[in-house]
Amino acid sequence: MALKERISKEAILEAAEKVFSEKGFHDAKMYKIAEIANVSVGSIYRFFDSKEELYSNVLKRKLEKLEKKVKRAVKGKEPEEALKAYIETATKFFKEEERFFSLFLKEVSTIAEADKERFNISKWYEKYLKGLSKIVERGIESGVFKEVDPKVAVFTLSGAIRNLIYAKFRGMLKLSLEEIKDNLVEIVLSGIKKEGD
Amino acid sequence: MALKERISKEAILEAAEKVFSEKGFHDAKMYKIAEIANVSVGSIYRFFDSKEELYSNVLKRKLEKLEKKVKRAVKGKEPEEALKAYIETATKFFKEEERFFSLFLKEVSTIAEADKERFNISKWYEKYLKGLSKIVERGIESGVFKEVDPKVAVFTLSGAIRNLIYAKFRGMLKLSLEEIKDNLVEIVLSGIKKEGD
Amino acid sequence: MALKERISKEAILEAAEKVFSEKGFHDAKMYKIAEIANVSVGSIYRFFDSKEELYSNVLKRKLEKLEKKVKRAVKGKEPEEALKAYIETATKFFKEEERFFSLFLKEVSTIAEADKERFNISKWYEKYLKGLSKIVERGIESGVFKEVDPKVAVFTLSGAIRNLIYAKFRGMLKLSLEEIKDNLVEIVLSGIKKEGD
Amino acid sequence: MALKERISKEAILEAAEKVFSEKGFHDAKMYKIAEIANVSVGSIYRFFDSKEELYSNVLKRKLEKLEKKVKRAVKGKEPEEALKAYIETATKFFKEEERFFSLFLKEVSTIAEADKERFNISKWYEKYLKGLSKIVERGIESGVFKEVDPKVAVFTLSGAIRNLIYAKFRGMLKLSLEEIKDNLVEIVLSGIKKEGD
DNA sequence: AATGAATGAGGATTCATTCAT
DNA sequence: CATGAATGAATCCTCATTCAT
Repeated sequence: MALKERISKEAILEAAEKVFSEKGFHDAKMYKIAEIANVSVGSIYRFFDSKEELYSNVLKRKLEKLEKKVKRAVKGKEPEEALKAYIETATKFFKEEERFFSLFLKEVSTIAEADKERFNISKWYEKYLKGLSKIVERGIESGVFKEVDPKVAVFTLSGAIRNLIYAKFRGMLKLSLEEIKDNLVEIVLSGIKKEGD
Repeated sequence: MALKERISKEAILEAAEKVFSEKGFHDAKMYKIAEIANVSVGSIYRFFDSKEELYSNVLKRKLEKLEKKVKRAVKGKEPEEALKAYIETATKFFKEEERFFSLFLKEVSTIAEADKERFNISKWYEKYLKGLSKIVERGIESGVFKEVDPKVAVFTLSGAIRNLIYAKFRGMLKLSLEEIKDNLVEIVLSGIKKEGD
Repeated sequence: MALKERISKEAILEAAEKVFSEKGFHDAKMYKIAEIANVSVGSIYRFFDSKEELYSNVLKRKLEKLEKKVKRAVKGKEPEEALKAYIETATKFFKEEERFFSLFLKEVSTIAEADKERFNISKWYEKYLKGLSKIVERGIESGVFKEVDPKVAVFTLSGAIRNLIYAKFRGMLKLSLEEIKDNLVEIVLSGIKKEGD
Repeated sequence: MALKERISKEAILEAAEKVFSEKGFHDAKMYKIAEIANVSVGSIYRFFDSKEELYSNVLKRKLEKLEKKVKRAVKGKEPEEALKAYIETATKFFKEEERFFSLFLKEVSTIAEADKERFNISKWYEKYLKGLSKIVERGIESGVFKEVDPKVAVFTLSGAIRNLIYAKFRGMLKLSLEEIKDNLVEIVLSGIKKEGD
């Protein structure tokens, strides 16, 4: 039972990701998700209270995947290398998950303001970036980085990546992802590093 | 007559901005916009073909306002100062237009993909950033800036600003807007500038 | 003025006939009629109280045309020849006015029941058929026709013509209009005529 | 389940017939039909894709009823008697279904041209009349009827009946239905029969 | 008289959610 | 637990008509 349950839930999340990615939040139909997941509509509601909660869970699942990848990539590295690794990992992740990426861009807006708190997406984002800012803090402590605000540094990086990927997908940037990444490292990392290093 | 028309259209856009900002695209009701604009529902449709087109026009209007401000701020300045001015202006603008800001974040996702092309929001964005990248190009030519890709630099800046403001509004950043701006300048500008300058 | 008025009214009726014929009552737009008639929407309302009244007037105008043709064709003829002439004229008329014909078929149904009385289309129809039944009465009196009810005879003929034309236009009848007419004469006229004649 | 479904569908058709007959297509409201059928509005859409399809189904159902009655009445009879039986049955049917009758008159026009094909009302009509024309054909073969076109004969009859009933209901004919029927038989049947028989 | 901008009532339809089986 | 039929609230947009100019 518990296994069967987990399988169903997984199937639902899988199907939901597919449908939300293809149709966007509003045009995704619950019955279509149920159909693809091979369960009844009612069963979705055993696991998720509402369409919005389902949506939020799809999102969370993806974000946690990114988080895990970034953590692994960063682990044990010196601040500078860690930041490079973060940039590389996040960039690659968005590239790999193009379908998901449009979903991510949409997240901020589709769900009614009130529900967003409930879903704690921004809570997750805060925690995730706090982790990253630790890297910057360490860099400052060890004298490799300038005395910039670590959080600002990290929000800058995160916003830059997001925007660059967005631009790349919209065809506004002709550079390869590799080149974009290198440029970003050049700009932001050397901006953070102490001069003369 | 033409005057009266313009007044109505203006009132509709004003009302729409208010309602869209408060409720988001989906929960904004046309009859509410009409009510606030002091016109009939039918009159909205004399000026805008659909709710989506109205929404898009509200957005465009705002973006053009930002564009105008940035252009003015940047005019006649040396690349470095121009970039600082851009950061300052954009940051202040988003601060002033908090209500609009959430709207801006929503843009990317709410409007159906098909209409987005029609409304050319991303076209506008491209053009706007192309203007900014000119500044970076000039800086590179004059030897003040490093040989980074100008577009990447500008998408980085734009994304950073957007993300920082988002974080600030979400309460993830305790720093004042002034401090955020200064940190951003420190990070990105010194990242772009040639070392040793 | 009076002349100009008449010209406008005529233009409106002309335009209305065109639009109603092409679009049917519901999909015909008043502004389209005004546009084609080269007058303002308001002007239509100087001549016709409502869309329905306009519609009814278009219809009446057509029907009066038919009536005039039939009267002329029938005039001075002996009953049998008169009835033949009626059949011929009505059939030809419907053929000529194919565009109008669909309009005629629609008449009965499109206008709300309540308004139909106001338009007196059926009043007109009654009067028209009463005229035709006079022919049959005369035929009975002169001993050429059997003692059938003249009205029934005439409603039969009228319904038959309408239905045959309908069938012809729907492609349910391959015969030429001429052949259809001859068959109808054979069937109904010999059915009315006294045997042995 | 299937039973309950059939009951609901039946109730909807019943309610729709009532409302359409009373109000006409346009003034019939879906919520009213749902209310009378004791189902939710949404349930109507489980069975019928649109208001127009519902309308068309009401119509079809009625026409099939007529067809069945006529077939039964005609079965095994000699051509002349069969035609009499047809006239009698159709006339009686329209009398009985006065409420439906106005609906039938409306059919031709209310439904959008495009949908009509989909609903095959005219296809049905063609098939129905083809069946009747078989009777005439048999009569011709057996030498009882004149060599008239069977289809023309049948369209004549059908149109005559429809028009006579229409006239009767509009109060244009004072004769009883029985008398009308007898007159029609006299006119059309003797028009079809070989003289001297 | 003519205009045509403004009005605003009105209803089909969708689909997330529920709950009887 | 699972099902999926039934629910019904909720809203954009149209266009005949009006009336100030």
